[in-house]
Amino acid sequence: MTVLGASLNRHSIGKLLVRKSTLEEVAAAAGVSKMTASRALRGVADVSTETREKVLLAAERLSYIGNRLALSLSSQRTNLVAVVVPSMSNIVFPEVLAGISAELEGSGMQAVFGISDYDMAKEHTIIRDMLSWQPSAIVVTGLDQPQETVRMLRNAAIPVIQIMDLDGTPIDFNVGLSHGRAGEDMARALLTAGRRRFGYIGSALSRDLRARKRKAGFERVLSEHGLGFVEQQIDDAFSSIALGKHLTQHMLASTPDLDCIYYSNDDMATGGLFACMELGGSVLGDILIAGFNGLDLAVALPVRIATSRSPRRIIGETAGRLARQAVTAGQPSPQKVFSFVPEITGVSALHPSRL
Amino acid sequence: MTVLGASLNRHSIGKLLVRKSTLEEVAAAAGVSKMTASRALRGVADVSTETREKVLLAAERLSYIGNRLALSLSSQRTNLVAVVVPSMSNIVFPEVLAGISAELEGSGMQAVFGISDYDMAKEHTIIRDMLSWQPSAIVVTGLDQPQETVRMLRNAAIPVIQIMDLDGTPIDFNVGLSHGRAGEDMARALLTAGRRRFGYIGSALSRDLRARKRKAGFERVLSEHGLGFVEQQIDDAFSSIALGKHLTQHMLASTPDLDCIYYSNDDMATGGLFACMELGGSVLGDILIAGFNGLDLAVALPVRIATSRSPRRIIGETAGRLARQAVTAGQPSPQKVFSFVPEITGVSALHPSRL
DNA sequence: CATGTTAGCGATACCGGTATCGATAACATG
DNA sequence: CATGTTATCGATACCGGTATCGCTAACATG
Repeated sequence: MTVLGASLNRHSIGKLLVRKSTLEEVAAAAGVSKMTASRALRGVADVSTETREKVLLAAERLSYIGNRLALSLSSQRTNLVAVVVPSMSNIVFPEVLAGISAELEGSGMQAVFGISDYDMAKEHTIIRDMLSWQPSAIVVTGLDQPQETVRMLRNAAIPVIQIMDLDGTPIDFNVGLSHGRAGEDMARALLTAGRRRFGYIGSALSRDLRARKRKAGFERVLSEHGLGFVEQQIDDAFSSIALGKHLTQHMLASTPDLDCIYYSNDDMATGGLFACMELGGSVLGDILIAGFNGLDLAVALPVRIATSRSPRRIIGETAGRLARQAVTAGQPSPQKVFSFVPEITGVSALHPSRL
Repeated sequence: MTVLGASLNRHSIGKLLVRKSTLEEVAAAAGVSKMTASRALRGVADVSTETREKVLLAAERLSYIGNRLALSLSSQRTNLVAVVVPSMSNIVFPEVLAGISAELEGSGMQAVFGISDYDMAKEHTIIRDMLSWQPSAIVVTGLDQPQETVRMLRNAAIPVIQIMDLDGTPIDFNVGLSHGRAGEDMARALLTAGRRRFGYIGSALSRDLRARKRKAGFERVLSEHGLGFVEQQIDDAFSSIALGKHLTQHMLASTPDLDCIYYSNDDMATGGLFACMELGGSVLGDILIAGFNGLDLAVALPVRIATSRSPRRIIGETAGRLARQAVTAGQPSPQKVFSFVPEITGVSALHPSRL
C-alpha cells in the first residue's frame, strides 16, 4: 500500500490516499529491472531463484496486482469472452451464463455479460461496446441478427458462437436446438396423446423470435392434421408466472372446452397451471398444460405439465468450451454446429384420472 | 475490412484474413494525423467540420471500433463495474445483476460479473482477477469477506459496494437488508398468527451465511418465547425446489404434527408446498410454509406461502447508481448505508379454512 | 590462454489510444 | 506593415505491461 499525495490514480479512503502499485515499483523495491520483475512474476525462464524470490516478496509487500489492460494491450490478447443474452428475468439465461463461466474457470479466461432485453438495436450497441474491449471470442443469442450486426461480428475477427437457436445460417459456431422442431415435436406428442382442442398463450412474441418459431412449428403440425388453435391469448409484456396465470383465467372464461393449452414457455405455463388449480373442479384433469424449457420448477410441480427440456446448462458449457478451445488450444474445434434435441416429458393421455 | 497477409492480429474466416482497423489507419485514410482523428471521433473541439466528416466517413468505411484497452490504459479509467455474486442458480442474483446493468446503461459504464459459488477462497481469486482489470468500482455480496479479501478491496482504491447483507461493518458503501432481523420478524409474525410447533428446512448453510443469519434470528425470537425448532432437516447441497420437496417429505413422515415450517428460502419453501399438495388431506391447511425472498413464483402459487420480499432489483439498481455516481458524477454519494426492510406477506392464522 | 556457451538480466520498441503543448496559417487590429 | 488572436492540426510523451535482442560475467573446452 503506497501512500502518495500528488498522484491522480487515487481514491480517498478515510483520510488516506491510496494508489495501486505498478510493476515498475515492484521492480524498484526488489532492486531489479521491470523486465526481470515481469519474468519473475510470470514464472518464465531466465530468472535466478534468488532474484525471483526477491521479486515475489516485493510484490507481496506492495500488494501488487497486475494490470490486465496493459497486459492485454501489449500481448494483443484479452482472454475475455463477451456474452450477450436477451434477458435475465427467468432462470434460463442465468443458467447458460453459469455454464459458460464454469467452463472458463481456471483457463485464465473471463466472461463479460450484456443484456439486450430482446431488442435488436440494443443488442447491436451492446455487441459494439463489447467488441471495443477486444474479446477473444463472443457468444450471442440466436441466429437472426440484422445484417449490420452480422457484418460487425464478422469484422471482429474472433470466433463467434451463436447459441440457443439452430434455425438459420451460423456465422461461425452454433450451439443450440431447433425451436421450430421443438414446437413440431410437442404438437405431435400432444396429438398422439389424443389432444385436439388447443389454445395458445404467449407473451412478447414480437421480440422473442424463438418463442415465435416454436409456435409456428406447433401450428405447422396442427394444420397438417386439419387443426389450428381454437383460441389464442398473446400479450406483449415479458413472460412471467403472473401473466400466464392471468391470460389463462381469461381464456378459460371464454373457451372452457379446450383439452390442451400450449404456452410460450414454462413460466407462462406454470402460471396457467396455477390458474387451473385455483379453479379446481375437473379443469386439472381435462386440460393439459404444455410449456417449454423443462425448468426445475415445472418438473417438481405437484401436477405435471408437458414440457420440452432445453439443455441450457450444456449449451452454456459447450459455448464456453468452444471459446476456450478456440483461444487457448492451438486449433479451434472442427465441429461447427452442436445440435440438441430437447426431451419431451409430462405428456399425459386425454382424460387421465384426476390427480 | 482490411485484408492483410502478415499481421498477427487476425483470425481466419473462410479463406480470408481479417484484421481490426486502428485509429492510425482511419487517420491515414482520412489524410489526417492520429490525434485529429481521435478528436473528430470523440467529438471534441478543435476540428473543422470538413475534417470531422472526412474522419467519420473513413471510420465508417473501415468499420472502425475503438480499442477500449488502449483508451482505458491511456485515460486511467475503465468505467468497468466488477460484480461478484455467489450463485446464479435461482433468480435472485440475476435480478440484482439486471438491476445494476439497467442502471449503468447509457452511462458508458459496463458491468463485469463473476460467480463465487458461495466459496470464500474462490471469491478472493475472482475479486483479484476482477481488480486486475482496473474496474472503476466493485460490487461484492455480503459483508463477511475474510480479512485478506477486505485488505485487497481497500487497497484497490476504488469504491466498494457491499450488497444484500447489512449485519456487519461495511468497507465503503452498503446496500442491503438485515437477514438476522428478517428471520426475527418472520418468527414474530408467525408467532402472532398462532403458530407454535416449528420445523426448519435448509440447505447449504455451511456456505450461505445469510440463510444462517435468518435462521439464527428466527431462533432468537423462538427462544425468547421458550420455543425452538421441533425438527430440522438440513442438507449441504445447494437450494432447489426438488431438495425442498424431498426434505419436506422426510420431515412430514417423521413429525407430522407441525403447524409451520421455516425454509432457508422460497425455492426450498416452494418444494415444501408441492410436497404438501401431493400429500393432500388436511396438511395444506394445518402447516404454514414460510420462506424468504418473495419470488414471483411464491406470490403466484395457488396456495399462498409466507415469505419476506427481498428488494433485490432495488438493491441492484441502488448499487449501480452508487457506482455511476462515484465514477461519473464529481462526488460519490454521501449516504453510505442503504437499508431495506423486507415486507412479510402470506402469514395466515392458525387453522384457516381449507383452500 | 583464447574461444565458445550459457545463464541472467536490462534497454528498447512496441500495443493503441489520449493529454499536452507547440506550430502554422488566416485573419483582425492599430 | 508589424503584431496579436484564433482556429486547426500534429509531434511527442505517456499509460503499464511484454517481446525481442543484446550485453555481461561465469564457466567449460581445446
